[in-house]
Amino acid sequence: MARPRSFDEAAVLETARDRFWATGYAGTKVDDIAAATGLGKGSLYGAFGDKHALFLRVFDHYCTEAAEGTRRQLEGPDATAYRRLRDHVHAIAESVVADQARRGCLIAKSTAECAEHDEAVAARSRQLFRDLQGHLTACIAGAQRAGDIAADADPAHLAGLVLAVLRGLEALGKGGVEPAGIRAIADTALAVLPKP
Amino acid sequence: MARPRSFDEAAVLETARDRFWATGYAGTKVDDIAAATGLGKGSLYGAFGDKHALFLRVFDHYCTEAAEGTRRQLEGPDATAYRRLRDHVHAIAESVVADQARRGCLIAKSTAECAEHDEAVAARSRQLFRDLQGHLTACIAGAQRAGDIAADADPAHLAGLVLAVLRGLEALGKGGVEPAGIRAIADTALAVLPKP
DNA sequence: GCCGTTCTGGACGAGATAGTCAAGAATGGG
DNA sequence: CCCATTCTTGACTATCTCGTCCAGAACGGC
Repeated sequence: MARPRSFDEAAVLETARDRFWATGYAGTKVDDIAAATGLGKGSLYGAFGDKHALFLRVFDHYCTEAAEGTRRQLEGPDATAYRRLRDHVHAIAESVVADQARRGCLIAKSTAECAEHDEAVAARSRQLFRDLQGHLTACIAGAQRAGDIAADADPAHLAGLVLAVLRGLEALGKGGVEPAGIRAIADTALAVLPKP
Repeated sequence: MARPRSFDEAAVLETARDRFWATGYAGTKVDDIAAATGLGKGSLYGAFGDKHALFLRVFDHYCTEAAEGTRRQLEGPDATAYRRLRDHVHAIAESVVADQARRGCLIAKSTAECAEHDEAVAARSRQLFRDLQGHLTACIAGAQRAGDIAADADPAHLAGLVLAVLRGLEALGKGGVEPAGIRAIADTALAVLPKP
């Protein structure tokens, strides 16, 4: 009936994400994205609207995946909750260390650049942080029930602390702190969590 | 002998800093800075070189002031070291909370946007983080000697942890976490530091 | 005063940049 | 096989943006 799309929307969004990730919102030209995806600008505008709408689409999807990935890593039975928490912290630290190109985290980059002026970005990141802290809180509460973390500590407070450390690791990694420093911080954060 | 400058260089740098702070490197137009400072572009280029040189000048100065301010807050006799550390952490948390406009920290914004592609920015931020951790380490070591923090903990590791939390507070504040959440994280971080 | 020197203000040019548009291409139904 | 419909391509416009340049202004030494 009508001419079908010749591109895979998900692949295009991924490529666009990489461009925004590499050069930020203001620094990324629509022509860059067109060139990287191989699409003409007409197709891009037709399928996603303008630059801002495309960015929000990319950002929202990235946030959703980040929350989902964290949930999967942290969810599970109480008996292994502490182990999951520890593995998650180490996984973040290793991902920071492994990021040779220092591209950092798209969320950190986008909120730093846009949250102040772009309410849509601010709202999405707020929601994400709520979700992340929620997953951490649930996992920590599980570890408390299993007797791996002191039961008298407020799990939400500990979760906030862990979240701040994880975000801090990202920031320090971007700032050039060496692998040993990053790993030491992750280990120290786990070590100071109150034991029963 | 020659016509003197009609502007105050420090004031112009401050105004330029505010522009970069508000809209980032790529998002700030040289014409914006010219308009904000009241200078013609000829004067700007004559005095500071191009946009990138001006940005580095601003960024370097901001980093220097940040390190200097931290040093002043943390330096002092062992007897009050823990109190200084506590006050510093609270001061950062309060500054994040007080930042209604959510402009965040210029260092976080600049490293997020530029460190990946701009070696000068990366190098300056690396140095800054080294300095900050150094000041924190010295203060924590003092608190250990005074018996306010467990002596068997590695002060550099604890300093790394505190630095990560402080950077994380910035990131979370930018991301819209509410004042109560920010303050709770600061308090929790202080609470988990090992007591003798 | 006059002059050489540096600073100022803004016009200017080359190239970039977001978004539009029209001509043509691909598709399935009739 | 033709048509209506949607998609594609890339030329095009209007506006920005960086950086340069130059005519004139402000200064102190002479």
